[in-house]
Amino acid sequence: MAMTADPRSYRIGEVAERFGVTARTIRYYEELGLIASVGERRKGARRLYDETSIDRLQHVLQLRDLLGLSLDAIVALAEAEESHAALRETWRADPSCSDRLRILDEATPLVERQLELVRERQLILSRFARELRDTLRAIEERRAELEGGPGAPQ
Amino acid sequence: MAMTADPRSYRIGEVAERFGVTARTIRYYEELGLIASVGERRKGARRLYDETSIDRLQHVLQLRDLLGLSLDAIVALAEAEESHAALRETWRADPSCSDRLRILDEATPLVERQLELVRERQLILSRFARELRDTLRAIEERRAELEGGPGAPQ
DNA sequence: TTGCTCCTCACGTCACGTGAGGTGGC
DNA sequence: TTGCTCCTCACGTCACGTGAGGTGGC
Repeated sequence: MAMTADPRSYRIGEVAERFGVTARTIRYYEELGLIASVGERRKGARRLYDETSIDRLQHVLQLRDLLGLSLDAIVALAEAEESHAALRETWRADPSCSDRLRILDEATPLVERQLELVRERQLILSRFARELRDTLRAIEERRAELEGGPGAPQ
Repeated sequence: MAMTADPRSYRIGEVAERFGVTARTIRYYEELGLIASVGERRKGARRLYDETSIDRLQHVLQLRDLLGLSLDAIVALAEAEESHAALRETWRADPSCSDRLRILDEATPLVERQLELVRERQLILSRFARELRDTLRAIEERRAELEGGPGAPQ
């Protein structure tokens, strides 16, 4: 059973800096139940994060920034994944084949939906890029007109 | 002098619906000086928008949604464009050729900067898309393993 | 011991959402 | 005249920002 995960854990400040957010943001997401620090934590004790919890934060930030989802929508998505996680627990207890397939079947449409949203965004972005290039081209043409003849048409 | 612009004007509700925002949003942007309704308006009178002001709103929304700029940043960008607009006024009064070139020279880097931000976003989005496709592929592989042999490795 | 980062309230802010109460054009 | 959309306050909310005051590990 090869453990490939990095055993190092990180403090909230390190994680915040890594993703360009503040510690407040990370604590707020924990408050919403979106992410969790690793292990139990006594009141006042420091939060520690491993690669798994960091990956989770990164995904939340991607959904927020790249897809423009509200935290509410991300929570809803996470709850769908939570039933997935719950199933994964029963999987560990009793790894029967049909349950495993069910888990995979439930995970697939969630990821596919996200991919769909990404493609939509990509389309809109490329239209925006085209608009900006058109604007630049129009400016270029005007410049050429002006340099060609001072009395060029308005 | 051919007027190609659509002479029709639109009420705030029509504009809001067209872009999927609320009238409140449009009024808020006016409050910030980001957009303006056409002509003078007595207190309590209705706002009217033409294609030019609508284009401006659309651009603000693109900067907000597609590039994730804060309204503060958009205001700053607009102020840079404002000096551009001020120059355009002097252009109308005295369309000397050097001024025209100056106006075009100042507009270019602003648009180029926006295009740069769009390209950056496109890169990040395609990385995100690749991640999601990798996730889907991993799920597919697990499914194949499970369907191949029930006692497949964890 | 001294900084440093962290902690928990708790109030402030940005970008609007959401009524309350009223006016105006087809 | 009756709806309808619009108007102006003005307070609420979401997603954090920003101190205040304090604790804990290298």
